Amino acid sequence: MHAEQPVRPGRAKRLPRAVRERQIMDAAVDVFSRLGFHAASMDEISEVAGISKPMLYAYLGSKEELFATCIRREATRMMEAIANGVEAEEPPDVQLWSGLRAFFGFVGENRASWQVLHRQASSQGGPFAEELADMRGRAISLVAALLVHSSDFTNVPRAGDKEAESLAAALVGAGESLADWWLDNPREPAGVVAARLMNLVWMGFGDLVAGNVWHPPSRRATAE
Amino acid sequence: MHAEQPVRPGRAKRLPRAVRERQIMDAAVDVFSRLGFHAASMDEISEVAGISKPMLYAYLGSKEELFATCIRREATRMMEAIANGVEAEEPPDVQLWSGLRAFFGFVGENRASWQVLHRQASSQGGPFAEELADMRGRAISLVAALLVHSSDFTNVPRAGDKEAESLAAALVGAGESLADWWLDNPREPAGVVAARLMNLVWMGFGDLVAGNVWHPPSRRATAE
DNA sequence: AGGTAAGCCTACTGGCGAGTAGGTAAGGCG
DNA sequence: CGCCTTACCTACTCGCCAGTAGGCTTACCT
Repeated sequence: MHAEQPVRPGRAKRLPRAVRERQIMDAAVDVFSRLGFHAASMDEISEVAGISKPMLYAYLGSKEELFATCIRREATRMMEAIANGVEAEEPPDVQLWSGLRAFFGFVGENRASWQVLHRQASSQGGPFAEELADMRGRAISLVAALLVHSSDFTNVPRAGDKEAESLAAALVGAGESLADWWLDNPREPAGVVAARLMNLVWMGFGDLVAGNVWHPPSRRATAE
Repeated sequence: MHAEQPVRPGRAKRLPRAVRERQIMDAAVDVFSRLGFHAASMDEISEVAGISKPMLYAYLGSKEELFATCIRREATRMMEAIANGVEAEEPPDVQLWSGLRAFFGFVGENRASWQVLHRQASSQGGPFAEELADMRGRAISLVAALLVHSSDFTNVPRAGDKEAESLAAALVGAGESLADWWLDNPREPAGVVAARLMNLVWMGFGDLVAGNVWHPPSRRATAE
């Protein structure tokens, strides 16, 4: 026995700052997502990260700063993932479809990120709610813009700003809620869940009950 | 000067237990909704309730028990409000419409309750999430049953259980999210917000973009 | 009136966890 | 090969808050 366990209780290997910061962030997202902001302790985060507490403070500042940084990072990753999935040239329904697929794809592959973003951040009264509400607001605005743009294509009288924004809020909420539901029922692939929401918000129950469904126009994206 | 301030810093007026319990619950819902579970302190709750801390423990047990009791009470109130608004005889769209109106009506008049239910409970890892998830699950099941029932009316192949449940989850989430949005933009009456969601989920964006809207069938309910 | 029980209080403890002081090793560079 | 900077640690302090011990007071009942 060489006593060669990779987990040294004593001292951690020496690493450049940037790498350590990444590790810490990953650990923080993990712990925050499992326990929530308050229940998570800096001690546990440092342990998961494989370093000691003072390093946290040296590198990422206070607990609140750390949490806010986590939110910013994960939210940015998600927004980018969605933006990359959507092309502005497409017609409205296809844009919506692409966005939904990108969204559920991201959530499926980044559950911890999603937990931090959605469940934790929105419920803490601190400066995080602000941070998160900001991101969420941007998402809503984006969807709202898409809606307004869509109605410009057609003969609709006008889609008021507030009206579009509230519809976008409803849509974003539906996505969030369905994502949560999906995490509790992870049997189905992302594409199926996305298609379901697409049908709900594009066709509506009225059509669904009547047996009409929406299909993606081309044959280039079906399931995960 | 009679030193006759109604707020006695010393001793509270003697009251029967049932009444005090109500006061305490009201105070607890208020404080929890403003600060969240962790940030809320038993000291503050007792202060708002106008009594001293040991009374809390004597009457409502630990902090967790108190919170769970709050959730149960408020969730029950809301479920009843909605159930009272819906009649099983009506066609599906009218049932949905009545439910939405009742829901937004409740939220508008019970903001604190809503905050406790939605924002706080869902994010704490304790036994509350369970409590709340239970209520939420019942709401989702209810909507899902309505959906399945609706599709039975028609020629639809079949609405799978999981399918209906996921759609219901999306709908409930849309309602929650729109309610949150409404609290931040409280200009509009409940009926308008409810009608907007009704149009989204019944008609779908596809129809809305094309200018088709849904109207309540009779003239007996329009705005708050 | 006097007893008694229910309602109420002040004033503590005990633990947990954020944040820090001050010291040790390891890689780089002359 | 020694020196210094940077990475890293152990071992504390300190405040906050859930929960409690033990005593006072007011209403009702006989």
